[in-house]
Amino acid sequence: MPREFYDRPAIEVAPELLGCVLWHQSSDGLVAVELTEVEAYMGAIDSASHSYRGQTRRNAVMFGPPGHAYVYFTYGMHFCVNLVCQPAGIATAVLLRAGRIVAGEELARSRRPSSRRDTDLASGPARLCQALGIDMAQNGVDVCPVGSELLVTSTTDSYDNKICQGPRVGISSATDLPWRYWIDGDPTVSAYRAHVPRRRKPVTPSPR
DNA sequence: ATTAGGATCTTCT
DNA sequence: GAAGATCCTAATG
Repeated sequence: MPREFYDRPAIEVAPELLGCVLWHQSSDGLVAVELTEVEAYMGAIDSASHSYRGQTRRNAVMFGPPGHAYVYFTYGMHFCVNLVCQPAGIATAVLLRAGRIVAGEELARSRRPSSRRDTDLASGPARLCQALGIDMAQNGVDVCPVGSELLVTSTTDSYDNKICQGPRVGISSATDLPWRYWIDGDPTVSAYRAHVPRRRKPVTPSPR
């Protein structure tokens, strides 16, 4: 991750990450995406952040130094990846929500057989991890050094004119904060969905 | 095109 | 014990 992003709040870093490239070199091969959609999570001042209620085993990486990947497992089957922004103890991070494949498209497709179109390969935080082969093995990886299996590089493209912002997806609190950023009109940006609490399985009425 | 439900398990209350 | 920074499929308009 480019040095100019270090030690700055996630809401500043997030829009600047658009257009940057995330690379993952695994034993299967290399896949890379250009980031098209991200969300900032602001730690102690953000009730939607995993770090809002303090450090736990799951979010420990968020409380560590910037430039490291915070990966979490959710819904019993999916992984999502964040980039830690601020110094140890200030747990803000950027969730990587979508990207456009720029390398290893064939491998990405083989990892995502259910994907119908090329633009769906990494259009969503869990899809992005699937396409790149990211799982808990990458939790805590430093994404700065050249040669790291997980790497973020800056871009020469300027999207300054095309950056939009709005509410974040899938959260149930702090829904008014416009901390989701995306590239206007990009087909790989995931569809916005407001949070819908999962309905409990109906309890069968006891016989009487 | 849109919606509803299921999958599946870790995490925190 | 309940909800979750999600995705997929099947059913319906």
